Amino acid sequence: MAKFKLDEIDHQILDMLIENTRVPFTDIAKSLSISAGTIHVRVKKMEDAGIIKGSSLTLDYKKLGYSFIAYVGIFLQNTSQTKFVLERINDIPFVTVAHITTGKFNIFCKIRAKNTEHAKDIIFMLDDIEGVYRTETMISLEESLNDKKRLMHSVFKDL
Amino acid sequence: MAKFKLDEIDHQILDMLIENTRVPFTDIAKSLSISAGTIHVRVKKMEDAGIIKGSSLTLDYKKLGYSFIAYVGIFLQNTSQTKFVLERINDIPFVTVAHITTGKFNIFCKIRAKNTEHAKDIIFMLDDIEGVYRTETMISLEESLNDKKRLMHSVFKDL
DNA sequence: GGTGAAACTTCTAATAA
DNA sequence: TTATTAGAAGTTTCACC
Repeated sequence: MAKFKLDEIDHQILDMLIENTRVPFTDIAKSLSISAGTIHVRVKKMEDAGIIKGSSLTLDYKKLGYSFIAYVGIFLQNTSQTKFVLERINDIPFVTVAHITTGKFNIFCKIRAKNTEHAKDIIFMLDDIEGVYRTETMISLEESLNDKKRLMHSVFKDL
Repeated sequence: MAKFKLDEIDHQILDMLIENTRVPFTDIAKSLSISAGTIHVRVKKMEDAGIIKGSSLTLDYKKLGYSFIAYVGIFLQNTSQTKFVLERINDIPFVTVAHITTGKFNIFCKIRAKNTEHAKDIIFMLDDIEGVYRTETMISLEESLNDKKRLMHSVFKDL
């Protein structure tokens, strides 16, 4: 995978868009003392290069009634079942991320649920997948960081 | 935390915005056969209620040179150190999310690094935090889901 | 609540530098 | 690569359903 070179202006454009994707290009332009047309061209270039894959809303899940987060480690009976199990996991709503991992677990995923009852249902669904030997759950008591802030302060600055 | 009631129109507006935050309100309006003004009012209401906390770009980290993802479980010498350690973790760039968890680990975090060398540096930093007894790393070989898609298909539909 | 149209702001693509 | 500009497009407000 090719590494794309961004200059300082690109970084600053990304910083502003990461903060708020609907910020007018004219605001970015003013802030960087270049024209809005240039912002447009640069953003388009980053989109075309695939650096910017898209945009999404940040929602308050607690307010939406989903305040339960847990990580579930999955042990398989046999690693050859990884792909199959992963596909089944993909079918389960509320599993928000899944990884094939080295180390203790074969598969590792994050779930977001309404409450413990709801989480139990989800975990039982995971347990019931053919090929899953057992699972191990870690309940999040508090989430303390988020990707968004990190993006600006670290990911881009030294590329 | 109050649970906010969204109707079907709100859900559909969110679905479209989650897919692409810069989709014109006029497009949403056409698609739902209501006026753009109404879209505007409803989005504003959801913003004011805090349901919509913000928006962010989805970037291709691999293209940016950050293709390494790992989860690190942290064992503390004493749980009373949780807050202190969490604060130190917050200072470490490339740790993208951290949770206080029940179960095996006291703290659980996700890191995003350039490569294994870089990841090693980050993990050593975590190990060096005062109060950290030891860490356990799970390297992601493949990330197979993402929050974004999940949001639409599951989180909202039954609220 | 929602609408539709007016007033205002922003985007975009082409041209020029 | 960047700036300018003008027409197209989108947003916001508001009087009225």
